Amino acid sequence: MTTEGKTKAEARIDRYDPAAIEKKWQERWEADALYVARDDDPRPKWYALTMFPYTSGDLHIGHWFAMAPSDTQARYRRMRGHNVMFPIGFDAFGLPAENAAIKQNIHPSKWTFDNVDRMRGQLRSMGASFDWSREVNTATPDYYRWTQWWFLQFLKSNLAYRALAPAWWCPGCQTVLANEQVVGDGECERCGSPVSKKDLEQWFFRITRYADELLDCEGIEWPEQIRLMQRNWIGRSEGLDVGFDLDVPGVEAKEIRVFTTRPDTIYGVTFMVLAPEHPLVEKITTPEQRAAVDEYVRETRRQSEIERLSTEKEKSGVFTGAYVTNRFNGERVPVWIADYVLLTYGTGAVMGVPAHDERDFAFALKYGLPVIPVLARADGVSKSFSPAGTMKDGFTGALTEAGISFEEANGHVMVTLEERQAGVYEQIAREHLAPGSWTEIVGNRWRFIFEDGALELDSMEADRRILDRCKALQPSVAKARTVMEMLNGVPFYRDVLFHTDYTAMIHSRELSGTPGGRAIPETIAFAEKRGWGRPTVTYRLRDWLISRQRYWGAPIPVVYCDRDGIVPVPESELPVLLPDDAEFRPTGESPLTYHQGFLNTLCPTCGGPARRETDTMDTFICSSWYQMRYVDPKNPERPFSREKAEKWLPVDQYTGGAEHAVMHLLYARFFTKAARDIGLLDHGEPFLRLFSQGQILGPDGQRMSKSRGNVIAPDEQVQKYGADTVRAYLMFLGPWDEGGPFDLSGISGIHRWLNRVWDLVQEPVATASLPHAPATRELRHQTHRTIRKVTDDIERFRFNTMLAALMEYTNYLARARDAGPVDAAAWTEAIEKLLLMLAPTAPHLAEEFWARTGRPYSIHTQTWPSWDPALVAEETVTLVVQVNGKVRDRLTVPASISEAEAREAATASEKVRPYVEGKIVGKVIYVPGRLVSIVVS
RNA sequence: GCCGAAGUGGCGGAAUAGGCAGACGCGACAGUCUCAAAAACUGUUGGGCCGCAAGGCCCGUGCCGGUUCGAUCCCGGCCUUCGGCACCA
Repeated sequence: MTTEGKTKAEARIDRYDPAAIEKKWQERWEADALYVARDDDPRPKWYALTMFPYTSGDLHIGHWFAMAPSDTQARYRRMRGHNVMFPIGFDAFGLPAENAAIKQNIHPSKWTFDNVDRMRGQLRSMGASFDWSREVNTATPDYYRWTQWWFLQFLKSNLAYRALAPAWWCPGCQTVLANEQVVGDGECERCGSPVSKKDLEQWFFRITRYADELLDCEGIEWPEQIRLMQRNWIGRSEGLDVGFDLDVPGVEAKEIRVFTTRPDTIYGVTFMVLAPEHPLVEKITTPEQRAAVDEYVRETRRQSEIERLSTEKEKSGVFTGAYVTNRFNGERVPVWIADYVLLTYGTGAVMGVPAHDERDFAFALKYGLPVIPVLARADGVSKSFSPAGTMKDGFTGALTEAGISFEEANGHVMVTLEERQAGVYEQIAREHLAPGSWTEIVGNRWRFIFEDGALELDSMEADRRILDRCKALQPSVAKARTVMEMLNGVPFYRDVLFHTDYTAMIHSRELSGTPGGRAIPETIAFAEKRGWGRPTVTYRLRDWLISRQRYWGAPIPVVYCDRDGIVPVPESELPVLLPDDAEFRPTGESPLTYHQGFLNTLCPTCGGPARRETDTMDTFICSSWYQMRYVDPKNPERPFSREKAEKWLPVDQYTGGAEHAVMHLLYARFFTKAARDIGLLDHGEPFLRLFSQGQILGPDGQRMSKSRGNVIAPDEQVQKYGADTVRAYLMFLGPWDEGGPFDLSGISGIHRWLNRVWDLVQEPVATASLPHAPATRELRHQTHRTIRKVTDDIERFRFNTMLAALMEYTNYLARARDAGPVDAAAWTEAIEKLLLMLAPTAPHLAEEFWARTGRPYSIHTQTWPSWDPALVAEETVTLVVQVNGKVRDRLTVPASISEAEAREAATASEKVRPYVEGKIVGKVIYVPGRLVSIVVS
């Protein structure tokens, strides 16, 4: 053994030296333009795309984690006979460049392009099959000229418009802040001042025009959870848009419109809530309420939306002093403002129906607003609680006689009623009421039973009447502001006071009795017939605010002229260049607003003096169409030629981080649909297949970022182990869609494995001609089953199990070699298939061996291996025998075993017998080729 | 908080049309080689118990409950972690 080991070591041609072979092959591939996708290649096209990196500085391990598997897939597609285009570029505009500019006193352009130079080198070291001839960079005038061109097309198509929108404003720095720059409890990250939202005129893209189409993911193969996230993001709801009469002297508006998905509850409206920023708030607020309202609006402007919408936070609001009238029942209800209502959703106003909405219920209890139930309970249950002394003697006896069950504790009587018992109960209760007391039935019915009759809680007026009478009778409820507040003090009632079920309407005038299934459509029809409202679809999705008060972005190509207003810059004058000499004030205010040469221009229409728009575009716009530019990256006339777009688009396989599941992917889909409607494309979806990989985190389990100081760079590992090892290790870590904390400790395992492959391929092997030996059949079986497994896994992006299968295969080959002479032909096949299967993952190593074993350059232009099903088939299977679900034996049986034989073999098992003997055998379950399960008792 | 995911040995993970839990790798331990170390190679490695041994038994996939002959997988309820929440990209 010892001497043999030495012989092997000596026989080794040389050691695995990744640094040497990787550089050599990268240069060769580059020189041969091996990965340049040709437009005239007759093979079927395959457009593989990995999300282009943001130019943040150094490439970190997360970039490799995203790109290496994408490259493996692209290489696999190439070997499957496709003309693969796998382009790369840089997402180069954005906030960090400006932060660097201020902090390090370096121009954003220099910072960005220096980063690009470094990243390009790091990307090349990966040995990915990128087509560098198509590189794009969104911050170059060649590119952003077309980003501006898109803006002009959107403007022409009425997909771009201007409106007021809030932005974070730091009063200390006198500047707009990004969400990211607001830290702690709403403070400016730079100066610490408390910040608040300020309204600015800004540009929007009308993405909501495509809301319904974006909901439809027909024809694209995307993961279900991504589609679901997009669906929830768009948030389509059907409902009623309905007016409430407003009559405030001096206010022009005569109604306030609300959107509701629950029109069936409209008779239960007891208040209305406006978003604090609703334009009517200012107008309808009464002088007495002015101060409180103003203060509340100010406070709301300091909050983020996440804070505002938190359902955990206690609801708050302020009364405006104004009232509106519900057209359905004439009820006059107060108008409040509350931060949980957003101006951007629906009409920015909601009707408060506390009896059938949890949030409204809490709001009503807090502020003493009445609660009027207008829907029956699904279970028909009502409750009645009669405190000790409320009822005369004989009450419980009468209940028993009537067959009504009850509980009694300390003299209190608690009754839970089915619907059919309610009438009888009311009769009994009334007859037994002690002088000066009352009782009530609540839940499905809402009856307040007094000595002289019963009152129904069916209106705000009834709420007051009932409450007044109760207070007169019982001083302990004097503090209650509403009937519901009084009832809420009885723990026995807690579970029947409100519900959100879709049930029959009550207390709803002519609509009372409408069953749950028809309540919503009938209420809508009722409103529509009278001209009070109309059926409406509302989306959570909002139009895309694209204005950024920043320097490092594509300038929005419009000018403002005193005579002609908003004038688009003519296409022939694009690009509107960013001035190189902009001054970066430490305040961070957009330098464009100070740059006279940029700011002052002439109106394209009248030639008179005009001002340029100084806002730039959201960088998500740059990344919404880059996949189109790759097909024709150098076109000086158009963003891309029609011919090339039709040749290459849409992207066949897109891969990228799960953090982009909603926004980027939704914006890109919107762009493609708009491009189609403008007449630039024939298709409406940019990415046919999507795979969303997980995010690689720092060793501490947090997102890698420079500020956290947990960034792991791949360079050192690449130097130590080579790119092939780093690539394979990242793919071996776990399922690609999961991500997780990054830990380097296992990388040596991959390196050891590649070293074993190195030895396996190069060391001499004792061969013979043994075509019929069982070992030869086994060798070929292993080869072919591995091909099938690796092919399946690579198709499904299961790279971790693909690598495990390859490791098992190499372990097997080493054992087969050591076991004695192997069949020459089968061994040659094994090594050849092994190299082909390794090529997409370890491209340099595979290429090196392909050459060393005298095979023709390049392995990356070879055909992916196929498997022979006859060789894959197993000859024997393990049959599991269970007794009462516990494994008692495992039998090796021929794969062709019949059911009868399997049952026979199972019952005959020595190990099974003790568990079956003396017991009654019930059913015996047989799963073909897998198990026999015997049930005994 | 809301939306989407994930919780399995010391660690990364494998196994889901409901059917052998822990593939593959790391680490650890033991050994070979070496003056020694590194590297490399070989073996063992979920926990507990019985047995000299061959071997056998019980428990075990975040927590609680359910369905089933059988649950990591399906259902109900929790807990924790991660991603997104519209100006980070």
